Amino acid sequence: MSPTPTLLWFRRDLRLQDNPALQAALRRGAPLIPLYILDDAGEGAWRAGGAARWWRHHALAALDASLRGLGSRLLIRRGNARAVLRELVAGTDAGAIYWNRCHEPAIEARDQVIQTEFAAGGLAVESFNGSLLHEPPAGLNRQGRPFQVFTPYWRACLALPVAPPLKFTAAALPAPARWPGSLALEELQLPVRARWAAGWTDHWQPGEAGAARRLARFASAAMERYADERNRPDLDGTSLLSPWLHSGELSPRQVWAAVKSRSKESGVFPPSNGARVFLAELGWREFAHHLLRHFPHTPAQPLRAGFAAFPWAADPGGAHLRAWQEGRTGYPIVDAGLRQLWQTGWMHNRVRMVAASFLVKHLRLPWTAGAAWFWDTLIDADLANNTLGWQWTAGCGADAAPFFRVFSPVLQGRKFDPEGAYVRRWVPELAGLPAAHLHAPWEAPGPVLAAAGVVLGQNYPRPIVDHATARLAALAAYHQLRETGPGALAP
DNA sequence: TAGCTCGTTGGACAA
DNA sequence: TTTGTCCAACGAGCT
Repeated sequence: MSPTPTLLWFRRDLRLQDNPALQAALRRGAPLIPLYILDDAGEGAWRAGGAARWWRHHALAALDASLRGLGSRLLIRRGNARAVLRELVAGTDAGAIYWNRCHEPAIEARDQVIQTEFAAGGLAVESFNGSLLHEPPAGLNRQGRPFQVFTPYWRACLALPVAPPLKFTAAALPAPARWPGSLALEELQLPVRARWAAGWTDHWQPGEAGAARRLARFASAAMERYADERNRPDLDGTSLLSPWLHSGELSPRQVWAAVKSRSKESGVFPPSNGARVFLAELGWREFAHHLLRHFPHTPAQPLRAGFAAFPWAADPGGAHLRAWQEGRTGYPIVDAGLRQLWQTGWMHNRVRMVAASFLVKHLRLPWTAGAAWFWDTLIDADLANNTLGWQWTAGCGADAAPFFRVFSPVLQGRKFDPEGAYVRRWVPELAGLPAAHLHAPWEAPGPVLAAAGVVLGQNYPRPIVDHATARLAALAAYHQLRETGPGALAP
């Protein structure tokens, strides 16, 4: 009797290389049914945002193409995952369900129920770690409690071995005698608003092959300069790997191995300071997932509970929020960032911090409003990273920035976009201004503005808030919060 | 255990 | 122009 088929449930692991669930399924030696289920309700309040859905669509298409090259295909379904699996198990007589774990609270809870139900029904139900270097319980301190400060957390992680990626070399995948019915990918209607995403394919190549190309390119060149150039939005200094890492066309173990392979000649690991700093960024990704796992309420609530009482500013009609979203704040580096986000689905990390700080501290709008916008517009939107980043900026999270640290958009612009190339690219109406005035056009002499064709208030806005005034108001608000009671800011 | 040090990413202001 | 100092306070983590 031939073994009953294996359902291989793809989720945030849309790849063939370094895929533990796939390897386990191959070892089982039964016909393989690769499956993707769009289960929006199962993702709770955090179903994938618009830009991330666009990416997901193209990543699924790439995965399906790879599978077809191996004599297989990707089965596509939509709806409640449990119900879909029940139906498929009944219809295919499947004897096993394998998947790689996700670490978002709603998904973990859903998967736990599924695991219990199908295991009780006699199926082999197994899940694997495919998305983190170190899954929990790694990340506990000596008291057995989760680290809440990055440096000791990462130091503890660095003492642990990292498994090498699993090589996929099969020439074909065992197919079932009869394929169950599948939706066409288009029927999932993942890429919303085609006009919005019109230019994204110029910037991105979703899919495993695009990920491998980008990783190879980064590791061979920019990584050495990463420590310095990662902060420069005008240069190609970051890895740009986040969207592939999020949907799992690339695994952190593959990234780790790529860095390690650069150490072969020198024998030193990490091979350079740039590589060390880059790996620490991978560490922040791990830390974010670690925190989300231990503090599952943090996507909506501050880790430091006292911050729930923060005196946010009123925003009648949502005018300030909208100006921020649309890149019309009058601060060029902030506007450039938000326009880059809208036009490409991505924003440089340094500019993310400046833009986020501006929303929370200059406009004093809730960090959750900014997190919601990023969630919908970032192709790399990741619940753990987004939550950590915004809470860090707002000062209400783990290892957060001190409250008095208010980024000056002008100084940040001058420091990290010194020639103004980044602002000129994304805020073309200011392109004619000399670098000396580019980051503070309201301070430019009239003739300079006129020569550049800039008419403040007409073709580029005046600052919607004054930096010095807004900074003092933010500091006052934090002081007010502190006076609401002792320990108000404690976790 | 008690005390000590430190905390990814900064900026304003005075001298 | 550059440099030093201050901006809070507290809990986590370490020794």
